Amino acid sequence: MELQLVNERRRGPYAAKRLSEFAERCRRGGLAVTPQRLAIIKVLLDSGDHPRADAIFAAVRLQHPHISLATVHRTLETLCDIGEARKVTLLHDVARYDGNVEPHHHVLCVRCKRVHDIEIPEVDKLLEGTPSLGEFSLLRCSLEIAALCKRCQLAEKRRRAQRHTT
Amino acid sequence: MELQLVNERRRGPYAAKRLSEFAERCRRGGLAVTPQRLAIIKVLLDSGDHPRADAIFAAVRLQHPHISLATVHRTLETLCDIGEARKVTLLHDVARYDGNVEPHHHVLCVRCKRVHDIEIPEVDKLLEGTPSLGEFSLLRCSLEIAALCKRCQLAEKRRRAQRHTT
DNA sequence: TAACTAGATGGTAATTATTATCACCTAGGT
DNA sequence: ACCTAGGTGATAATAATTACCATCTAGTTA
Repeated sequence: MELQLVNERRRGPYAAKRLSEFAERCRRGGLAVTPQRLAIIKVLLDSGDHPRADAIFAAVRLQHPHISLATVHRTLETLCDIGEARKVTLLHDVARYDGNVEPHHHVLCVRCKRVHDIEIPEVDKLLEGTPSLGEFSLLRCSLEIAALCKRCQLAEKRRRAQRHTT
Repeated sequence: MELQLVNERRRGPYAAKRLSEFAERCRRGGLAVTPQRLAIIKVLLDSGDHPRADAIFAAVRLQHPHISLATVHRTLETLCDIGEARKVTLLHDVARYDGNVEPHHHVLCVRCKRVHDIEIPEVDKLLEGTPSLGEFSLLRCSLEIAALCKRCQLAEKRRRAQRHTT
């Protein structure tokens, strides 16, 4: 089992490549390429620390003193929609609790956010023999599986059909 | 690779067992066994839906009309501290973004919440050949490894030493 | 069993992240 | 050089969580 921290040095070239393709990808996604969006993706690609919206806002402000915090929130959301960014967790909006304290994992519907427990014994064994990694002492782990539940799949289908008739 | 949803029927006996040990465990953790705490753990153990604090509040209110929402929040936090409950994700408090859209995973310090990317090729392969599970169509997955970073370990040690001298 | 006290609770105010709204602006097509 | 769908800025509104503090009580001690 190989666990290894992602090498920081690799980010430079990766960011450069992503940035060079960004305009093209925006257009493909039907999005305008605005200076604000460019500034935001640039800051995000340069960050290795999984920043929050307010940190990105602060960094972008240095170059674009007039940018609004709302724009930063909206843009980050948009970037996730077109696959140019991701959230560290999809369940960031409210605390959700689980009475089951046995090792287990979660499937969650990306739309309605329903969560279901799931067992994956292999993953539970993942940390065995790896007490630490770099500066981190590992404690436990939990896999978050993004999914679409049947109900939301149907709702989406219906919505799409609707759009075609009108 | 076995993936399987946790069977709902198993919850009954599990909840009963946990509840019967609850008072004992509270005392071991130095906590008073209050009617509010009992009511909250009971609701949580009976829930299969990973409830939010407000849902637990609503359910508990049916039996304890005077309980406060603040108590529910505090108690859930406390239950997590003594290991009687867990959060579905430790990163629920703010949205955190990641410019790296390649499949990868995250180690995070449970105290300072710093996050670092990590690669685990085995986990990336986990969903291959399992397009769906029960009512969920699986999309992607991400492992969250809870850890303690060196800085926070030291801070904790210092704090403990402090406590012994005073 | 009665009295004591550290810790728990209820009620509410404060804080903080995020979303909604809307008038104005601009990217990208014509 | 226009036109317009969509983007932005400013600010208000919403919602989750935490802070605060007076009051209460679980669990210990006499």
